[in-house]
Amino acid sequence: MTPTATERAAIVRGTFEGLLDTYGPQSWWPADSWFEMMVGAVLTQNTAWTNAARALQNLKGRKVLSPDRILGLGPDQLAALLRPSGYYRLKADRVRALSQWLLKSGGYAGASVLETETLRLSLLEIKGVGPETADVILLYAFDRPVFVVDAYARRLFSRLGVIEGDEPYEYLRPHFESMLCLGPSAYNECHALIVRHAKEVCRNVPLCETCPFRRNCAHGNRKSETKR
DNA sequence: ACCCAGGGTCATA
DNA sequence: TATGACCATGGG
Repeated sequence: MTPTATERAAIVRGTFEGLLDTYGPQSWWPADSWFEMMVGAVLTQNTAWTNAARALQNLKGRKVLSPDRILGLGPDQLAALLRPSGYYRLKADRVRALSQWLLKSGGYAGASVLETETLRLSLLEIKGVGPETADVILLYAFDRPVFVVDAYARRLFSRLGVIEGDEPYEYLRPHFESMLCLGPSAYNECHALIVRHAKEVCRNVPLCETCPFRRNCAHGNRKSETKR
């Protein structure tokens, strides 16, 4: 019942192959610039993307989607623009901190020079940037080979018996990376596909054990047995 | 009237 | 190390 290490790795790889087969390449992140990508990563924290996208549109409409323009805004002004994304006062601080980080790092080009682990530690110093947000930025803004451990990955792979699900983030990331051993573009698809899948699958329904990455299989119609 | 979303910080034990 | 409170809007 409990898969061996080799079997777990095969399950993980097979799952992403299936997701790619089902949905096709996602080619993330949806953004027009590196800065928009990074701001979006903060705004979507524990928040539906549609809400984060509204806040991004507000910033674009005001043409303040750059570090210096963000810092030129008053605290209340910025918070007002971010309101649709929720936690707006909190996120105003975080977007400001991100902007200041970019300035002190010499912009995108300056940060790009750093080694991945060094860059990661630097990102984690930003107030409001935790492990997942740092990894998302590393992957989608700086094109570094990183596996992003999000809530969906925890749910899906704990459901498949690959992990428990409550392990620390810093344990799971290298754990998945050692099973996958992929490059930036492949990890790009991994996270994008798993999020895409979560949107497609009916919420409040547990992911199916045998067919976790397809909709319209038997699990989609089951009402009970939602426990565990 | 709930539940949840592409998390993170801080206080407490 | 590990919980719990808190942050807040919008859609189902």
